[in-house]
Order: sequence, then structure tokens, then C-alpha cells
Amino acid sequence: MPLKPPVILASVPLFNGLGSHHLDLLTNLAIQKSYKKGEFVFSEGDPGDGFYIVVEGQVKVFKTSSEGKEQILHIFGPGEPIGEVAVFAGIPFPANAAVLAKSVLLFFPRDAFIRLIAKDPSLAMKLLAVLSTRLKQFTVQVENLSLKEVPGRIASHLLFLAEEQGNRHRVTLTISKGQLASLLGTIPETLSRIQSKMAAQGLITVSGREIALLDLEGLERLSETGKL
Amino acid sequence: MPLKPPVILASVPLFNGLGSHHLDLLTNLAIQKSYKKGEFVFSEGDPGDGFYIVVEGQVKVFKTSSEGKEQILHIFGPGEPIGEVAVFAGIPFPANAAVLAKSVLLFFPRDAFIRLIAKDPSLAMKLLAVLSTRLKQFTVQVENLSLKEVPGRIASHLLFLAEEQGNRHRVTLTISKGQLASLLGTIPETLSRIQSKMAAQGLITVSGREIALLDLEGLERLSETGKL
DNA sequence: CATTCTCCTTGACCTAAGTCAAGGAACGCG
DNA sequence: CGCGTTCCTTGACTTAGGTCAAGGAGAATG
Repeated sequence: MPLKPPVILASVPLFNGLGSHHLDLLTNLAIQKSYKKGEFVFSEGDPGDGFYIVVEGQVKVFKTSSEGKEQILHIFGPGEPIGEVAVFAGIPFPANAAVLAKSVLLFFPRDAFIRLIAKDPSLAMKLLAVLSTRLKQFTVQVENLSLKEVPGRIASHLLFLAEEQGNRHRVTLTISKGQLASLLGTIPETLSRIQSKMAAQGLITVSGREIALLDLEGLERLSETGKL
Repeated sequence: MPLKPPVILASVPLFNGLGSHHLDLLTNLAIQKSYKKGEFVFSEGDPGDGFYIVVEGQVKVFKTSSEGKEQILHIFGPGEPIGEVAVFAGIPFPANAAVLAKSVLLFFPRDAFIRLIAKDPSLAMKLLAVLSTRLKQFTVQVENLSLKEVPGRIASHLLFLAEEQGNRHRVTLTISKGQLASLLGTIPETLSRIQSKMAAQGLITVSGREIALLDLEGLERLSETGKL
């Protein structure tokens, strides 16, 4: 059931600084949709007739192999746009999107949104920045997958979370270990084993989704020269 | 030695369809630079004070691990823009760029170029399309690295080249085998071995940089369900 | 509170692909 | 045209990490 969105657009970074006139136009464009845990937002190959912004909840974008293994490309939280690639490249969605928890998204239909950008270069500049940042993130993901072994990827990710959460010594996972494995290009078993080994070496302690970073030096070293 | 560029901008896809006024402005912005084989265009971490367009030659963009292994992110040919990510995200270059053969590039300084876009939404739309397409390519690269084994990656790449070169049954590598290995996230030894195996099974025949695709069916299958 | 999920962990095993080392082929240079 | 350098190929070996299988812990449900 599509609903009219609440007036939260102003708090979305992408629309930040937009005039209230444009915000009104956007508000009229947007269609609000709700999803329950596990539900797909779109599938790889679906026509890219618009993009989404997360209002609340969490969405994973991922690829699946023929044997059913899954690789998460990115996890999106509130305020982040999903699927703009399909809109601007004029192609079908290149990956799947599914929600990890009950979520609310806003949908912006392609054509109307494109018309809006054409009129407002500042919106275009914002989008360029968003896409560029995502590109940079892919750069890191490829580096991690190809040049680092699993322990290094885990260490990197923990340090990244510490940075993001603004706490040098303790991080909270926002996704399950299984999903984390899929994000890091490995499987739960391997993640589990390495996590144990890291704990045994005094690098971290794990308790549920709470992880204490005991040895930042060591983690830093591990994240670069992958040897555990 | 920077030189004024020749009037080839109109033939660059990114600037295609731009008015001659804007083309003149761009021409005045651009600085032509020449590189000899192996030379770096920029290094990871360098300030992103502008971006480049390939006029002739070939440029690889790549990451390097602490142990010296290299992963190529993309190979750019004539007409393609390099390094826009740094410009629009306002960050240093997130990877290295080096030329694979004697090359000529045009450099566009950041600030002037940004001013130009702000005035011309159609240029912004073109850039959005370019970045989106690159994003989609990364999507494929991550999928290949994480969800496919090396034989599958090779098969995919050969089929991709066949598509690109418009010849179903014969492709020509434009880079050395060693560089190809680095692009596919493996090493020359492994590439070599698998190529031999594929030849033994009648999928392909290899002679230098010329590869004949004998069994498209088989390659297609291999590219999906990676079993050789 | 017991039951059933779902998720996580550990063990034994196996295999894809990386390392090290040695020849060969091809290419550019003097 | 011969020489050296760079690139490619093949072989023997090692290993990171995936697979399969079996518990165990925690959360959710009736």
C-alpha cells in the first residue's frame, strides 16, 4: 500500500540544502512502501524504473551465485539511496535488494526524478558525490576480496566499524554473523573460526554482537599484512 | 610539458552532444600530457585535483597489497575518463593509475570543471550515466571475485571480450597475460594452467594474444557454474 | 516453561589456487 | 642478427579456506 511520505526528506543527506520548493516537488513524487523482514525490494534484472531511499530499517544489496552462495555488496541504512545506478545508467537493477528487518522505504519514479535533476544542478552535484563515494567503497571491497585474506578483511571491517561508531575500543555489529560473512566474502564457519583465533591471540573479545577491540595495533597490522 | 589539446573533445563520448561553446571552454581547460610505458599517472592518496581523459594509449587503475600483489580495477582506453571519483567525492585518488603503453591524456583541473558542470545540467547527466555504468561494472567484478572460481572468471571475460569485439568466435587480448591475471584476481601461473586445461577440453585454442572460442555453450556454462 | 527455530561454533576433511623453481618462447635493443 | 630481458608455461609442493556433519546457545512462540 503506497502512502504519502512524511516530511522527512529534509533530513536525507542527498536532499540536504535543497530549497523548500524542490522538497515539495520531491515529496509529491515519493511513494512510501513498507517491507517485512526478508522481503525483496527488487531483484537483479528487474527494470530500473526508479530508486529508493531508506526511511527506517536496513536493506542489503547482494548478488547470488548459481550454487546459491551470496555476496553482499552493501548494506544501507536510513537516509541512503538505493538503486540509482539503474536509473542513471538506464539499465535493469544489477543486483538484488532485500530488507534485513522490517523497513520503510520511499520510492522515486525514474522519469519524474530525472526531470527534476535536469532543472536543479545542485541536486545533480549531490548525486555525483554519492555515486563517487559508492565507487570508492567498491574500490575498497575489491581490494579486500582480492588482496586480503579473511583475517585481514575482518580486522579491517572491525576498525571501520570502530571509526564509524566513534568508539575506538568497542563495536556493535548491526547485522548477524552470517550476513557479515556474506559481506566479507566468506562463510559463517570461517568467520567463526577466525574470530575465535583472534580472541585467543588477545586481539578482541566477542560476546554476541558486542566486540571489544583489545589490541588496535595488532588489528591494524592484521588488516594490512593479513597474517594471523 | 603540458600542451594545448587538439580538437578531439567532440569525439569523447562524455562530451558528445555538447554545444560548441562549451566544447571551447573545455578545450581551454584541458592540459595535454604524454606518458611513456609504465609511467604512473597518479598514485593512491594523491590529492584529487582533477581528472583525466585518455586520448590514446591504455591506462590501468589498480590497487597494490602490502606484499606487492596487484589487483587491476579497470583498464581504460581512448575516450574514457579516469579519476572523476576523486573529483566529485572530494577525496584523494583511491587507487593508482599507470599507463600500459605510450599514452596521451588530457587533464581537467577540478575546480574549473566543477564550475562548468554547475552551469550545464546535461554534462552532469552524462557524468551520472558514466559513474553509474562504472558502478555496475564493479558489481560484476565483485561478483566474479567472490562468487566465481578462476575458470569461471576467465570464461566470463572471454565472452565479454567476444561481445565487445563483435566477434563470436575469436577474440584478441589487448593486454598481456600477466595483466589479465591481475585483472581477474589471480596470478599468471594459474591463468596459464587453466587456459591449457580449457584448450585440452576443446573450449578454446590460444596462440599468443589470439584466442579462438570453439565451444560457446561450454564457455557459457563454465562462466556460470565454474566447474571445469 | 517447554519447544522449536534460527544462528553460531567446532571438528575432520578436501580442494582450488597460491608459492617456489626451472625452462622456453617471444620480443626489443644494440 | 645475436643477445638479453621480459613474459609465459609447466611441475612439485603447500595452504587458506570451503564443505559436510554434528552439537550448542540464544531468542522467539505457543
